Amino acid sequence: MNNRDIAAAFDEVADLLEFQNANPFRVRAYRNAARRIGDFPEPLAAYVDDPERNLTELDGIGKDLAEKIAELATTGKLTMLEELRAQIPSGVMALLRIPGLGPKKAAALHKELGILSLDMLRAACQADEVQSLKGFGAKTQEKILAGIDFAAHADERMLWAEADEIAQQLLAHMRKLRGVRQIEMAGSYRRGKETIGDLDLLVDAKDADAVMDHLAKFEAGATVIGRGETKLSIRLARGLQIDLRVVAAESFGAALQYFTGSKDHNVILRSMAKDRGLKVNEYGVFRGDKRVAGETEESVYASVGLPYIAPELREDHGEIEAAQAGRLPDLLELRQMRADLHAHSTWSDGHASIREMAEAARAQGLKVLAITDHSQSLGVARGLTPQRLREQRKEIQRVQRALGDSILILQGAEVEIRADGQIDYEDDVLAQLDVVIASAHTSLRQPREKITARLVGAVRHPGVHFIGHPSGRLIPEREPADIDMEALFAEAARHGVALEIDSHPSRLDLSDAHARRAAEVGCLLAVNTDAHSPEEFALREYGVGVARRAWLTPAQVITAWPRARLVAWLQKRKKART
DNA sequence: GCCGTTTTCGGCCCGACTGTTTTCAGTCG
Repeated sequence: MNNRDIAAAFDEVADLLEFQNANPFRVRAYRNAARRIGDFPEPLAAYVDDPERNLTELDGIGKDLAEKIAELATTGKLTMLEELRAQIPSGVMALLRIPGLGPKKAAALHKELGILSLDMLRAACQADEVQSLKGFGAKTQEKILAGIDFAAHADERMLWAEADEIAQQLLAHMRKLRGVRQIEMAGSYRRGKETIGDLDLLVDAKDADAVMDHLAKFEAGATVIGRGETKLSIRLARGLQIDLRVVAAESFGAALQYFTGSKDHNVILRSMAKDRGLKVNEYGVFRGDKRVAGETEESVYASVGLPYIAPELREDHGEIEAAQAGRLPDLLELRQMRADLHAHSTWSDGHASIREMAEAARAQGLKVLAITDHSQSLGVARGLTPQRLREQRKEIQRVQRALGDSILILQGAEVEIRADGQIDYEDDVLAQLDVVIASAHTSLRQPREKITARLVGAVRHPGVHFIGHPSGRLIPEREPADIDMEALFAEAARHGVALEIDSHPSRLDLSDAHARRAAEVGCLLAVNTDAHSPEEFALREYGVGVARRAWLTPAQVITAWPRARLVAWLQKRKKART
């Protein structure tokens, strides 16, 4: 049983306990543990087997949870979870997805009316049975009925890039209003998470009503979910919820810190403040009734003795400890990116010529571009034969002469790691290339051992520079291939082969957790776009976001290296090949 | 269920909003 399975089991325990109205702190202990386990870089099963180590060394894992982890890791089952499942029908848990229905109300519906599913609940609402329950009324029944269809897809999250599009429109809309002094997006969007559940918007303005009225006009099909004196929630027609808070200037930093989260990060921050006799809320930092900080986020962190912590790090993944120790990483920034080593042209499945791609890359401020079209066996992408590869080289040289020294254009290839593990070009063909990406696009459903062996074999192949989309998830709806990432990282670190962070936001390829782990064991990383058109170079922003969440510094990301250093690195690996 | 120079019990972040209440519980973030 892997970490993800163990985490899922604990999350389910938390859901079920919550439903049973258990001690909320006990529920939180399970949730905390689930999150920690899910993020934990090493397989916990190995921890269980190691007599030298004890699971209780991990933060938030005590005697009880350690035993349950051991049970899951060794037997694949958890007795407690099975008992809980037996007590609560699974359909009842679906009720919790209805907005406004929490464990208490869901339990009442189950207990008083025998509701076992969303369908039964719909019928009960239509028969006016719900509004007669104690604690329920006509309005609640109405809201439940409206929320049932929504519940079916309530846990769907939007990709960051899709949310970004809406966020930019939203900011533009709000900035048109006079009297808006400061405006920022907060929440998971600001933290740059892979997926976004809703958008949080923070505005500094005097007239809160005017701001709320203006947001309500953002989209014709939007519905108002709730409105108070300083807070408005709306839901767009396409399902996305937007939460607005209006605050005063002296509270803006505190509110921004608070609404950026994450929740777990804030819980720690607030408890640290409490230890110092301070209270932190969205209005500021207070000692007694006296406000001591809050205008800026920096002032909030400073009040508890911490340096500013970048939003991407605020996940309770050790950033507080690192900040205390003065060891926060010097995070990669978009403006530091100098190269893109993975781009396609019309020579294979790209949509633009080499010259168009090079000019677009240059316009984005890049100093190095590698044209890496597909290799011969990938017929669907019109992969290049060695002969066409030679012709392409001449074309690249022509474009290079035309563009001069402003950008260095390298010839590379995205070479297929075939189903049998063979690399798709002979060594003498590889030797002609400046950059070699090895990627697997086919037979991604192979058994774990086999597909891992393919990738590890590519890492060992002399002269491969990096592995393209290493987790094997090319299509967002698909699960990533079942790859032993630990083994892949270890081998990549040993051979000095880099791993690619694909900036294409629809791919969710190398997760931030994986990227961080890879860097921890000494792998180099490359933030690339895999651009098929000039516009896609702009997607680097997303890849840089992944790198930031992975705590990566410019030194660990080869595409942020100065041109001379990058070229030297590429040549060194090329030499290793011959 | 975890944690501890406030350590074996009693804490565990904090506030807005809603709907159903007659002063507050439940939900949400």
